[in-house]
Amino acid sequence: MKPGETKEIYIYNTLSGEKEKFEPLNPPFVGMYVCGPTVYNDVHLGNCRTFISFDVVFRYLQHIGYKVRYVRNITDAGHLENDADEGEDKIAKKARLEQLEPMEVVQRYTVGFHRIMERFNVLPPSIEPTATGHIVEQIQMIKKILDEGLAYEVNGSIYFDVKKYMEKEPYGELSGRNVDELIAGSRELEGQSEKRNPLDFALWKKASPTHIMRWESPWGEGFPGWHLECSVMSTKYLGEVFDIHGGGMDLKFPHHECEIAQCTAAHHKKPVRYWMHANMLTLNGKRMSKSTGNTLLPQEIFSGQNPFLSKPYSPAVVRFFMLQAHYRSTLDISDEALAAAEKGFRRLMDAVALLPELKAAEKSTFDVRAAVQKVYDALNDDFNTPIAIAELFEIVRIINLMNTGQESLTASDLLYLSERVKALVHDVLGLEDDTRATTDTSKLDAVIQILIEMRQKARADRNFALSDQIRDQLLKAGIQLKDTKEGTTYTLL
RNA sequence: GGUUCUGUGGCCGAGGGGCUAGGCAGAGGUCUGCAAAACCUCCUACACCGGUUCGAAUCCGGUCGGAACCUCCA
Repeated sequence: MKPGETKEIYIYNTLSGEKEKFEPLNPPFVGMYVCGPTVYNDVHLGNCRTFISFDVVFRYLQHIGYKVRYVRNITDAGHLENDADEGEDKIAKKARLEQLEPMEVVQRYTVGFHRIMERFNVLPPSIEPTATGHIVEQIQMIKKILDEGLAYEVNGSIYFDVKKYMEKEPYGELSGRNVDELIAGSRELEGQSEKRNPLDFALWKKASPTHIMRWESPWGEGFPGWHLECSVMSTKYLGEVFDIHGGGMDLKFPHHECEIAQCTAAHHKKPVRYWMHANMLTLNGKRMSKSTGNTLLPQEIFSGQNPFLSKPYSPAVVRFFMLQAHYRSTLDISDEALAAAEKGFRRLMDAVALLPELKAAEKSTFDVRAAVQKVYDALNDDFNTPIAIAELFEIVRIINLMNTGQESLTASDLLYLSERVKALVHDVLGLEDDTRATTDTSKLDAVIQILIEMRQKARADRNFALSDQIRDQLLKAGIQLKDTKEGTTYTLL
């Protein structure tokens, strides 16, 4: 990569509430951790948006020359049913309901998750660790926090002592919470809780006799708490301090706040330099919720099998649609919005496909470098994909004008434009045209050429009934003819 | 109820004190035998009510929607 186009990157850091210049701890290396899915259910479309957003971050950082280690975990244990930490392990519950082994549930939904990610063209992370694979490390971290005197044991469970922690460190910085207000706002748990303080959270939970997922620990059989795995796995693979931590907005509090507390308690260092949070996805202006039926699964979009959709939309179209909004804004998905995105996506893809067809000229009639630079400027500004795409559409217009001979480029400018546009569209935005037939079309091509020639002859003979019949019937078969000055071309719809 | 964010043209969305993206849809035009595609032109908006300012969609306050989290509940 020759990042001549790139200057500095600015990232909105949730911690400061401002865009900050990105300076990795150990350039050219970048450590990035993103909270992955809990695999007790199908991936939620909102999760997909988060992972697509961070996929672009991952891709762009690599594109401009960083060596990124991207860690995204799989939560396959430990998430409890409610924040009172009194609930049943979600995975264990699902297993009981479906009469499956917990790991069977985990396996099923992990595979499903990977399949969906692949369809969205989300790159696999560098490391995808699981919570159950790091029980030993989690126990070690709990010991450390106990040694620091910042956790306490009650009946075989360990809780983090937020009040004690706050004597030395702030808690609530990331989410902007005022702890006194939180305490005032939280209801006493009527003596049900083992916690000394409602804000305390579990590091380790004693397993009830019926609890299936359980591990040996110094405090008896149990399972790790809600927030611990991310602290443990980010530390193990990225170090005690690393560059970027991402996740959905909904994880800001308490999950990420707890992560900071755990790491700081154990290592005396703030773990993360840049916190990034992706915003939520709404459906038809309302939050998605199973209970109200306002939901949409990825596979339902791909198949069109959902009452909110008039037709199926390809994964690339959905990805493109999501990238047309900034990751920090809420995004509303609807059939109408997807249909509009699909048209725009095709326009972009058609222009990219046109690039190899363009002919170089004596001189350039516009500034390619400036046009490309604008795309980079947008991405450098907190990964602003909607502006990047808007600038790409300016380039699309120019490509189309070149195609009709109204603009021209020298061979070197054309090569530059071609390389950059392809890199930005395919490598950075991760957009591949999956809306057209991609199988081998060489034979089909020959057949269509015959039909095009026959139609040309009919047109020359002014037999328009025949020429239109050929065109219209091809269109019905999903083949669209386009008459240009240079001759007739076609696209497979 | 509390904390935080948010409300942009027919739709989706950037931007964020004066220069006012982009996509889709719509209208007109060029091209075409007619279409399609492409290109050109047009439609020029910032929830509401006050305030600050020479000037506000952009800042401040209030009202009303929406969202996230806390709480509650499953």
